[in-house]
Amino acid sequence: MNAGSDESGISIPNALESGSAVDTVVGQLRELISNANLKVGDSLPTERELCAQFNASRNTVREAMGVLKAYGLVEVRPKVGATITDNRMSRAFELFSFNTLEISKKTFIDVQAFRGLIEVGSAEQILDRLARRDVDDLYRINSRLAEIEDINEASEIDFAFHVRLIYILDNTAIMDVYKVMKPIILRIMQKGKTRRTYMTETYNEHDKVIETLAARDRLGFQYQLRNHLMIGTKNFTEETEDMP
Amino acid sequence: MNAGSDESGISIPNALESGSAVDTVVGQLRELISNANLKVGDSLPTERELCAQFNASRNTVREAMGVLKAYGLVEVRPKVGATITDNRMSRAFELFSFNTLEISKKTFIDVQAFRGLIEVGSAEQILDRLARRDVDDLYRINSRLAEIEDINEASEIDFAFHVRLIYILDNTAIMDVYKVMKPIILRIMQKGKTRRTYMTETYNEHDKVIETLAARDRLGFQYQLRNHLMIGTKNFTEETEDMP
DNA sequence: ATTTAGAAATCTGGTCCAACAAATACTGGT
DNA sequence: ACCAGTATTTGTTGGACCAGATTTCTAAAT
Repeated sequence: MNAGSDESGISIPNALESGSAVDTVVGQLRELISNANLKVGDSLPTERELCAQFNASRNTVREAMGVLKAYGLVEVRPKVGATITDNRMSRAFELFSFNTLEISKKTFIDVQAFRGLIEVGSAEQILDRLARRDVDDLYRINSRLAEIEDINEASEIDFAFHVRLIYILDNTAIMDVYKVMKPIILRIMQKGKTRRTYMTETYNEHDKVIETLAARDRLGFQYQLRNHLMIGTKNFTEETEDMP
Repeated sequence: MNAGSDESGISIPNALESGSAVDTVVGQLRELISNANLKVGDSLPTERELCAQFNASRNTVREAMGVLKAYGLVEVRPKVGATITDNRMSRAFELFSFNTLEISKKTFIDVQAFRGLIEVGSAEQILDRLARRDVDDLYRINSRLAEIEDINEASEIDFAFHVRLIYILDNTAIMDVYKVMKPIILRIMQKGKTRRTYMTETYNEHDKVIETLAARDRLGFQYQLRNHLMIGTKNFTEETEDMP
């Protein structure tokens, strides 16, 4: 009982608004999911049904479905069909576990600059809200850096440290952004570091940050934190070509 | 069988280790990128060359290429072919681009604080990079605020103004974040404003921001911009009755 | 007659092929 | 150096077949 979208002469050539046909089908699929209010676990129409519904070739529908699959929005089992899922978070992580392509230098610099703006720039508000519990937590998190096993664990702890710092701001928008950027930041943290680097240098840098924080030394805090972020940049630029 | 007229012998059914054929091609593409040490900007072989190289159909290669495209690892333009890129961060943000529910007071404050950290906090870098063209563009964008028709158009222009400001930083990470937050920021901008408010107050505030910018008056710029963002907060608290 | 095990028909996604359209790079002539 | 035509490449379509899952039907057993 498809709604009256039968062939009533509506032979709009597939160039609607977006560029390619598969892009439009991707949009139509998202719209379909949204309009039909499909929840996780629900089934999508078969590919051939979608072909008729969207007036597109099966190859186009398949490529569009592949995009949604890559986005972690649908899951398709052979001979059974496609169902709605939500693996976007894990897909976001997979994007950066692609060891085929390193983080580009510009991405690295941009993200570190962004973190600097947030973390260093909010020093005043952090000091305003700082409580004893915050300092304790930071010390506790950082202490775990001394007993790490592998580099992945280390970067997780490093990330947790900075998130705990930002957490003081009680700003949901910033926390959400960090949540999304987590896989990128993790990769960036590992850049040019070894397990030993984490256990010594990173640990000490964090320690100095906490010390200045506990002393409510705003300028010192900003200096130590900025320095901490810059050191990562130095690690990166050492192994790549310079740009003009 | 297919055009196996070339060197036969190796009749390995293309199911090597991964499940589907397109998955294996995705893996082969990753391997190719890794082995050839392809960097951002380099070109990939044409689709038909990849077909021959991987002994796969063009459809399969296209679907595999679509996956890499969805992952933000390659960018393909008609006739020119596929080139390596690194838009993974952008894609990661795109995954979470929906769900614009009602703006609560805390959301408002958080987002405005976030914008303050970015825009006000980056004043130094903005002044470092500032060019005449930037000032001209900002004036031109703001002038459109004087001839708006409805409030949606006004908020779009308002947003464009701030994006143009941030654009000076040439920071992809920040631009991506703004892109994702755009629907929320638009709603925040409209909060407590009328068409007339935009044409007078907002216009004048923007004007002052540009003036201080053109005069390279960093403190004045920061003051005007911070003030501009804060005024929105006042508008919000006046008209809202909170919901539990 | 009811139940149920097995066989057949039908669907569905996965892969491939051939062809055409659109867009642009390349080539040759002036 | 410029212009036009050719050729190559991606984008899109339609069709075909396969292998496995699902459903339906048949027939044997209770």
